[in-house]
Amino acid sequence: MYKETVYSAFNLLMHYPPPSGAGQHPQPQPPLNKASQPTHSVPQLSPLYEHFSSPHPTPAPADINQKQVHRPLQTPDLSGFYSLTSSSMGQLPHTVSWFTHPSLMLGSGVPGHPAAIPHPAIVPTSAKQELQPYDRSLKTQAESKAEKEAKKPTIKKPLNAFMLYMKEMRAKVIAECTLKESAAINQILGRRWHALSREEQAKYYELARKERQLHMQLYPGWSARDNYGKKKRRSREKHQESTTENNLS
DNA sequence: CAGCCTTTGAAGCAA
DNA sequence: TTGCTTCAAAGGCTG
Repeated sequence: MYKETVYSAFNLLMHYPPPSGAGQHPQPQPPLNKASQPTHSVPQLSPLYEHFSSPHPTPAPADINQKQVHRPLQTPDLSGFYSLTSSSMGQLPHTVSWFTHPSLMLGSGVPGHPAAIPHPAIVPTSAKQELQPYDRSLKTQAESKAEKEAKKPTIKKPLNAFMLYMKEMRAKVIAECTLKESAAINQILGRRWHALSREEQAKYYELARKERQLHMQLYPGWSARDNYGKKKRRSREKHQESTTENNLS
């Protein structure tokens, strides 16, 4: 079932090649040395940026055999970044520009801020339940638990570069492919992400970096571990089984 | 109706 | 330091 969907999605992908600019840099992105990844506590240029400040960056020998990942690329001139993201990106149907992305909207959720409106990144853990009709007579233990959790809102992780790209391009891909299944859409987006030019990807890496910085400022004590275990997930064994199956197929 | 699927990247954590 | 795990988004699908 899923394979069929994915297969049709792949065919559609072939019909709808990546946007202009994509494919002009077919060479794989330099592998990312995990140790050189930027951290939350690096407000200045990260080592990644130093890496790409070189006109012709080459991966360190130790990187060669590592899992292939994409290294963020440095935007040559960041002075034009904001106009780029706020104008050209803002023209897209589903924009996630610095100014419009929900988790980046300033003036809310900031402690002591006059607006005193919860930050969009703060999501009640029982949002779905709150949307449903509320019947006090049917108030259950689960509901009171949900209420307690609602009072203790979850601060979501900041979106990474690919997540920002997905959010922006999803609607476009859905319109082109007339697909709705996110799994299939995400596969297409993953391929398109690989086909993006370095400059295009750099936009999103920079955007993600800015988002992490703002997230740090808004929630200084927040850690990704705060959300660990909040999602019930399949067992580890099951996950390994499926990944093994995927590798075999 | 909770969890899975599917993607990449960031971060946490155990060894 | 390395390698694995979890979670970010999204919406159809499944048990």
